[in-house]
Amino acid sequence: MLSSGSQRSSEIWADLSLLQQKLSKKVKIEPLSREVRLIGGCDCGIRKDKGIGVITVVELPGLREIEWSYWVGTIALPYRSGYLGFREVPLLVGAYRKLKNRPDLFLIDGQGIAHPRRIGLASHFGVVIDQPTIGCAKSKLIGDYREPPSTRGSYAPLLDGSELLGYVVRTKDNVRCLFASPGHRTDFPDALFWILHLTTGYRVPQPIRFAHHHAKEIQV
DNA sequence: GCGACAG
DNA sequence: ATCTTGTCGC
Ligand SMILES: [Mg+2]
Repeated sequence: MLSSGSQRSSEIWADLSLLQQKLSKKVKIEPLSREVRLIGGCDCGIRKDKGIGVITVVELPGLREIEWSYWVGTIALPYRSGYLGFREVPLLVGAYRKLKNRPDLFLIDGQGIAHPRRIGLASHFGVVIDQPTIGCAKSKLIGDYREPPSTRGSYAPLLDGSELLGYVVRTKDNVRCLFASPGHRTDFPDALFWILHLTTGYRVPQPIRFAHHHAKEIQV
C-alpha cells in the first residue's frame, strides 16, 4: 500500500524501499557537462525531530565561500541505514531553493550510488533537484575494497561483486579514507577528481566542512 | 543465528 | 547524528 494514512512500521520501510527503486531509475551516471566554477557543499544537523539543512557555495579558484543558505524542518522518520535520504533531502531542497547562486556541482555528506538500491543521499538529492551531485561519505555503507596506502591521493575501487560503486580515497596523509561515488549527472572520474581537488589540508572537502560548521553553530 | 550497518 | 575535555601525534 503506497501512500496512505497510518500504516504498520514494517510497511513504511517496504514502501520507501520501493520508492527508492523508482527514484534510482532516474539516476544518470555521465560526465559532468558544465564548466565548474561554483560548488555547493551540503550537510545537515539534527537534534531530536528538528533538523537544519545547509548549503554553502564556494568559488573556484580559491575555494572562498560566497554564499550559504539553510532550511529548518521537522524530521518524521527515525534513522535507518539505507534510508538517510528521506530525512535529509527535504532539508537540503529547502536550502537549495533559497540560494541566489546556482552551483555547477554539489558535494554531499553521504553516499551517491554506493547504496543497496543505488540511490544514496547524494543521488536522491540530485534526482530531486536534477543537478549534478557527488557523494562524499566518511564511512562505508556497502561494497568491498582493499585499503589504499596511507598517503594523500591513494585510492582503491569500491566494488559490489564486479560492479564499480565508487572509490575509497585517502584525502590526507595518515587519516581514514573517504568514500566517493557519483550521485547524479556525474561519473566515476568526476567523483575521484573533485573529491581530491576540493580537499586541502583536511580530510573532508572544504565545501562540506563549511556546511557542517554552519549547521552546527546555527543549531544552538 | 551472526555480522554489517551513510548520518 | 548526538552526548562531551583533555590529550597524544602528525
Ligand atoms: Mg552529515
